Amino acid sequence: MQATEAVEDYLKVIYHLVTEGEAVTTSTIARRLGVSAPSVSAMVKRLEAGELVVRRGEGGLTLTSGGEVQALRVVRRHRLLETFLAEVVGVPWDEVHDEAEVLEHSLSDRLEDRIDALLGHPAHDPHGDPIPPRTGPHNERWADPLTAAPTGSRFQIERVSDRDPEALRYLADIGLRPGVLVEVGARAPFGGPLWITVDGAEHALGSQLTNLLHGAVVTTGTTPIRRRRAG
Amino acid sequence: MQATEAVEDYLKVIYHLVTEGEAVTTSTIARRLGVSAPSVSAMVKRLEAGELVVRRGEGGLTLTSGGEVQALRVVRRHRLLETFLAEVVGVPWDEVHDEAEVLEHSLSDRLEDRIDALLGHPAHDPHGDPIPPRTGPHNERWADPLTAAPTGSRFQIERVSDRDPEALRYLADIGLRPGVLVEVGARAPFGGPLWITVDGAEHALGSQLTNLLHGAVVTTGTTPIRRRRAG
DNA sequence: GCGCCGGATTAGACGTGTCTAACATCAGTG
DNA sequence: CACTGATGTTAGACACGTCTAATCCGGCGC
Repeated sequence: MQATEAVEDYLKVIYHLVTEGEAVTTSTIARRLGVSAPSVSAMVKRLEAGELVVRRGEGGLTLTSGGEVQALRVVRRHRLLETFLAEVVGVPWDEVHDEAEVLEHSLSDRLEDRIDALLGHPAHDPHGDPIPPRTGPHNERWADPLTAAPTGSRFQIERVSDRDPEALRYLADIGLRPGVLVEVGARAPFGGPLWITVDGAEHALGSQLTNLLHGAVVTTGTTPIRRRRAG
Repeated sequence: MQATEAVEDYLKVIYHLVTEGEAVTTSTIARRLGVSAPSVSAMVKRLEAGELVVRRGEGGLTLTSGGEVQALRVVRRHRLLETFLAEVVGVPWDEVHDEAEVLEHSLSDRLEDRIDALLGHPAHDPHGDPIPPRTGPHNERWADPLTAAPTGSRFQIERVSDRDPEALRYLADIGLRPGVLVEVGARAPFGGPLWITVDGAEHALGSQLTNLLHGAVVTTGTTPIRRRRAG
């Protein structure tokens, strides 16, 4: 099956839904891609014919191994481009996602490899998302959300979801980036904000923001671990 | 009119044909783009409806001012990308054209400006082709072909056509790049090769190669002028 | 049980961009 | 003058990707 831009976009969205544990249905795909439900129906039929996805009762769709390979290729190009744009071109944190979104479809294998080498084969993009290897297994693990951290604990941020540029700008402003350590304070009741301390400053984060932050509770005394590049 | 990739490609080819002094006809466009003549007929009809080209008896088509603006935007992105890929990413001379060819359609204005600034607003791409400004007038002057230089003269190369990667590799190997000075030797008769001396070494160039080289005869005694960036 | 509601699909249409086959036109040449 | 060859157009088809409108279906409230 021909890997057009649309096909790549669908596979990528399906991959993300799967790894985020969301239902992979016509409506969730349509919502993510901003297209109508019938468009998704039609495309899914094509993807099934091309043996890139299969129906798996209830939960909805799954990628075949062939489909996953293609999805990972797109995810890899996207995250490599984000890293490249941020580190080499100096594109701000909150802009790299949108730029990579369009460039990812036009990146040749040759240029992909060159950028990968230039960056020293990075393992994570600027938001902390792992960059799949060109071939071989990939572990797309989502760390725990900040909301799961108990009051009084220390929490190290690993990933910051990259979808909302405005939120990203705010988070960057107050110093919330991958690798940063925060102290988890009180949680206001009835869906109220979560108080955290970062860099000695206190902030109240609404659920719209806390949902974007993933990481792990740090057992006391450990020095913050800075993320490093892969070998 | 919607500036799709296809539309951008057609406008770019028409622009190049015009500036190279070639006829802008259905068949020349078809040949350049590698599509059939009826495809060109159909697209030209759409471009006319969108007021991007007009028919101008005999010579064929011309770009309207609106069409030229769009064409120059594509040419600018292409040449900026070539420069960026060569200087920043380290892509070899003969590969930048093909890579830029696909990326040029996905480069946002924002990223274009950022790359332009990062490069210091370059005036020429690695092949010596002038980079159009984002707005305002642009002079796409083609210097004289090497074939026009008289035997015994010294010729400074300004532009090397970028279309043939194999030829580019060979030319780079023997040191023929923009800015380089060559001595024009004897011309073998009946379409035979042209002898030139560059870096003290003599080479016989067939017409396939001499057609790619453009520049100017240098009046004696002048030191070679290195191309520099614009202000 | 009936009706409603949300999700999914089918039906039908459209725009884009391409193709091949057939036809038209025009220049030159025997 | 009629044939040939190049060039260009029209006609008709197809693939892709999208849309809206209509239908279908399964669960739930009354």
